[in-house]
Amino acid sequence: MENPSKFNRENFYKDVYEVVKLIPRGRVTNYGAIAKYLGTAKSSRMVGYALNQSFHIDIPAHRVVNRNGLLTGKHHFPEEKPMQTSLEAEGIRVENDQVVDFKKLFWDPSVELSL
DNA sequence: GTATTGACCGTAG
DNA sequence: TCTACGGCCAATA
Repeated sequence: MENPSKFNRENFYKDVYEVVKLIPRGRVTNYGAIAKYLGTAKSSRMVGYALNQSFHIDIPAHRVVNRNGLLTGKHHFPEEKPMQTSLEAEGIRVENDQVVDFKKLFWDPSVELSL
């Protein structure tokens, strides 16, 4: 009852990973959407922070980009598997570290999972 | 316990 | 249209 409006940090991280893993192949989302879905839209930075720890976990973090569709976190990915390569492997076109038709490929958990 | 940083987002000039 | 600044939360030093 201490946190009625938002989840505990442990659940927060876990939920972030869950949502990221729920992202359909060939789709992408942004930090704000996930944060909003978790109820912490204002803490969208925390989503990125959680994902920073997620690179050591088995989740398609490469499907998560910023609101500009820019692969801001690609520098945090291992050089052997760049973010762009992973995205292109799923049919997502990436140009200049930016997702093409990001607006069309955008996947909002607060909407898709809310149906 | 305080200060700084961070895979961000939104608004204002 | 582009640039600059603030906010908000958590982790790390």
